[in-house]
Amino acid sequence: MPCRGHHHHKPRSLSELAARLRGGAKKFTGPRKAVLEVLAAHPHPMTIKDVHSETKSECDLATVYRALHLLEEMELVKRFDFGDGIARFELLAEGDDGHHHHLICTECSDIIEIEECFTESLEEKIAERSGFKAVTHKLEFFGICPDCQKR
Amino acid sequence: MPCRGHHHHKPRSLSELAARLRGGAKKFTGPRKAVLEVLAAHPHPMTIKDVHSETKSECDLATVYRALHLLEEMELVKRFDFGDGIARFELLAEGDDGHHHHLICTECSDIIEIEECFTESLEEKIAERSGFKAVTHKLEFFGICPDCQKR
DNA sequence: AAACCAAATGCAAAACGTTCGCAGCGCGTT
DNA sequence: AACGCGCTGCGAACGTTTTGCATTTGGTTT
Repeated sequence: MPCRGHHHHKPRSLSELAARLRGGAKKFTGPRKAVLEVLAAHPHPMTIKDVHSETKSECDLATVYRALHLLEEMELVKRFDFGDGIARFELLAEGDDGHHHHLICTECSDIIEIEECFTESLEEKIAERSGFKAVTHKLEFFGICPDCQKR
Repeated sequence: MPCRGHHHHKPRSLSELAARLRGGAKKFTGPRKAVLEVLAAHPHPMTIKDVHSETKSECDLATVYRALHLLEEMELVKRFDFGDGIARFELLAEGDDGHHHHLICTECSDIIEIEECFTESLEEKIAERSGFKAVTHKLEFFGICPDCQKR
């Protein structure tokens, strides 16, 4: 599988995540621990529903929403949008801004990470031509994975 | 390889759109006419709510949803997703597959169309490496427009 | 032109992901 | 151990989108 991920970044330990929260005057609670553990165990963007059920529903769904919202603000997780109206989250490694893209199978939702970002220099060009500032982008790829092609 | 902007494509007339519908065993009804007229009058992706209010609410909101869904299936309109959970639709011109991208102001939602598609050759590369087939992509740019920078 | 039928509409209700208000619980501190 | 604020769970509400169903309407046939 050509998913190489971003292993140039060191993943954060749970205790470091706890320290990060406490450093931000936030509490390291049971639900937040559960959410972080689930995210740490999954290398790909997860839906909130999946995070919730992976915690064995130890905590409320609304709490998972709030936890992920907080973690996003603290830049410990990154939100991805695959265009289906369902938010997905990935735990960020140390020093990773989370800017990367995915290749998603439209049949089975299998996800492969794409490490290159091809459009960085283009942001400058677009900013220059349009007069826009702080230009960013969202880019995701879609296709049919080898397994689904056989079916 | 940059893709051609869509203003090189001839826009469809209402009567041609009517013929297209009828050719697909679909009816050219009042609501569908209203929706098509609204879309034809706006060069940028429109939310369903906006389409609905521009028709002066002559037809039901649910009907606008159904009309746009049908038109999307018939490839007469294209759906865009700006990551805010609200679908946007653009009328396609003749021979236009609608593949292009946008630069969206995160403050005022002003939209600029980007004509080049920078990632076409990359789809091939990605398909080759991953074994995926029928690889497409979604790409949108975000930034702050000149007007909003002044505020 | 009238009748016909499937397709399309309006309306209301529901489904969906997500957010919020609030009473009470628990983490980190004193 | 006790305190206080932040956090949680629960239910209700939100906004977008979908759906069920009785009624209407477009396109076709008599």
